[in-house]
Amino acid sequence: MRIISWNINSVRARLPRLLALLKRHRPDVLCLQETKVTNQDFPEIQLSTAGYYSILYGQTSYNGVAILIRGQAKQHNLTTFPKNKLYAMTEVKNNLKFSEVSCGFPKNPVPDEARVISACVGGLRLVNAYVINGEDRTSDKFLLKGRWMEAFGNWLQNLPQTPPLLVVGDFNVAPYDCDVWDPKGLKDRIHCTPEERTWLKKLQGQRLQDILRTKTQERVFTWWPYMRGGFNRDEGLRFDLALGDKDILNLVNRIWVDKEERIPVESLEAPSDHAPIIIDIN
DNA sequence: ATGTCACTTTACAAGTGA
Repeated sequence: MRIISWNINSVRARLPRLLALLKRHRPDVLCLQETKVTNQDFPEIQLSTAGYYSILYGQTSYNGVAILIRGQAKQHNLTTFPKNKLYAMTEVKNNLKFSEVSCGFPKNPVPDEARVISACVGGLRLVNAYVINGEDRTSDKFLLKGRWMEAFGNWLQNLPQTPPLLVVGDFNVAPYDCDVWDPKGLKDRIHCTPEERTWLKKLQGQRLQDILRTKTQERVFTWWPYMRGGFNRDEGLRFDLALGDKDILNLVNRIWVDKEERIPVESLEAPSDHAPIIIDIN
């Protein structure tokens, strides 16, 4: 089973790139962050035509997360899942079944922001998250990021042990110095501070492992700023992560970053500032 | 700090968030 996580930075601005990505990798499941669109305006029809069913938790302008599942729903109408409602097993033609869809999590300090969607699929409980950015250390948003991660982590820790848990998404925290192009220069900057790394460790608790770092100690980035020619200079960070229960680690064949997606191409619209992470699981 | 991008608004530029 192939799972991809990608901060698309607007699904409407990048639909041709999304469709090309689906064709290139044929994932079973694709988790999107920063779709920046309401459920109503999500390009559900085009994705259904491409062979994917959309589970949506959107909002206008900011945030917005989605899980796309290979296969097609029996009924082809605009499907929106209200917050915090659990769904029974849903039939998806041809392929994967999913269940227990939920949007948000309990005790979220900003419950109106669409940042977390989850579903059980392919023998896993898959959680797709877009963590608060936090702006910088002096910002109120920085403290909110800490509180949000604490509440999110408490929810994750208390989820059932089965099926095994896989949490993917944009965590907006680079866990280690080898995830930062200039660890000395950026040590007090957003994404890289010791506070954020502590919050992430706490969120992971005893159960969630940083899957890529169990496989390699190489420098790997998933995000490069649009500014200053960040991508061409390879001045990036790794803060798009896949965190998994220990039972999952042995089942992961490969985890890598599709850096190609970050390259500007004449025939396509501008890339997202994030590259997708791809996880192949037995 | 800022060599960019996408979104919104009573919209044709400027503010916001990343």
